[in-house]
Amino acid sequence: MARTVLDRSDVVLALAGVFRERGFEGGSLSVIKQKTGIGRGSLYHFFPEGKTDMARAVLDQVSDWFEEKIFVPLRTATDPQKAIADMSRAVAEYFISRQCVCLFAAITLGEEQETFAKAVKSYFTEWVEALTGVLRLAGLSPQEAADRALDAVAVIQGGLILARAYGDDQTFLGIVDRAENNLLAPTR
Amino acid sequence: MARTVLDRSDVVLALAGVFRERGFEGGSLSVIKQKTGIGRGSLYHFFPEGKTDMARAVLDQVSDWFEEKIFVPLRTATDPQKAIADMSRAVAEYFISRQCVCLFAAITLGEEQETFAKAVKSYFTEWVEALTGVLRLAGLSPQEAADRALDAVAVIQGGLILARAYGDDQTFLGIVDRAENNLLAPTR
DNA sequence: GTCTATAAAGCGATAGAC
DNA sequence: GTCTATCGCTTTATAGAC
Repeated sequence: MARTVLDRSDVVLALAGVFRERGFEGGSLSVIKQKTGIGRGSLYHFFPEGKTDMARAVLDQVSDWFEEKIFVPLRTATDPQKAIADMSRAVAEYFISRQCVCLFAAITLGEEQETFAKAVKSYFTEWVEALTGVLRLAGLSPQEAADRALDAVAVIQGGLILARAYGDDQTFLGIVDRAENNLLAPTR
Repeated sequence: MARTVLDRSDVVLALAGVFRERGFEGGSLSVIKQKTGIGRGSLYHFFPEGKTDMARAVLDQVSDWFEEKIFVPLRTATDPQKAIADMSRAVAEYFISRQCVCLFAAITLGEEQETFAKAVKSYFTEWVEALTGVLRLAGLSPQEAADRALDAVAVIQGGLILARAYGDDQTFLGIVDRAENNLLAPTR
């Protein structure tokens, strides 16, 4: 019989897929087993503290991805226009290829919200602050930059909800496009 | 011993509170009992089909509220500026007083998403279309009206996520305020 | 590192007394 | 209309073989 030997990041990736599809609470060990073939033994080997540990690992992996692909590029940008275009493209591609689910948003609902409150807050704070920085570099006032950054992150998150509700990625892509344009639009 | 005799809408209201706090799946019968005092007997008297029935009743009640307080006023508006101001105020008050949770958005995550896909889609469609109508009344082009309406609903939904993430209603109120201003802002 | 068997607790749902 | 007791099932978690 074929046995697959996994490493931890494979397991985390598989868990993320299940949690996106079924939610953190709906992603039970039997569903995980069924959808990924990963059994209880492996799960508790990699995550000795159980399900909370699994959720933490998944959120950490998402957080690392955004740090590297979105936040750092924004913080080190020299061309605001390009930085914002890059962010929009990367974010759109990320969520479209991941069922239009943001796991950080997902965990603000349900039982474990308090457990991950700090991680959730930093995820959104980092994003908004990095984006604010780019807008200030582009010459916007601190207040205007902060407001536009917050609105952009909000409309992206709301766009994910509407994409799931409509069952239509195109809706989300349109929202991201317009958000991109609004970020550097001339002040009225 | 005191016995409370409930009517159905009281129970639905209590259920909505629990589901907002704990999610649909986290709101188990024992949690409901513990938080509301409503026992299994009453629950299955009002909702013979069980938990799915409870979720449906809660979503129906939310839907009715929005229909009456938000969608109908938008559809019958004659003064766009006032209609949009009224909507913003009503929506802000609604969500602030309900833990910044939109149950229609919440149910797009988790196991029961397919069961309620149709209801979710109409909730958002009705909202966006009613708002689009007001914007066209205000003289915007069909495309511009539809885009702005969609963006406004999205930014409100995303604002709820950020409000929960930040643990701060003020963030949400700012987002709603700016959304209101953007809706009727002059075309650039 | 992965497996299976199993424990202990919790789940939704039902039945029947009041 | 509400209660409690209970059923059958699933859940997370553990133990021990391989």
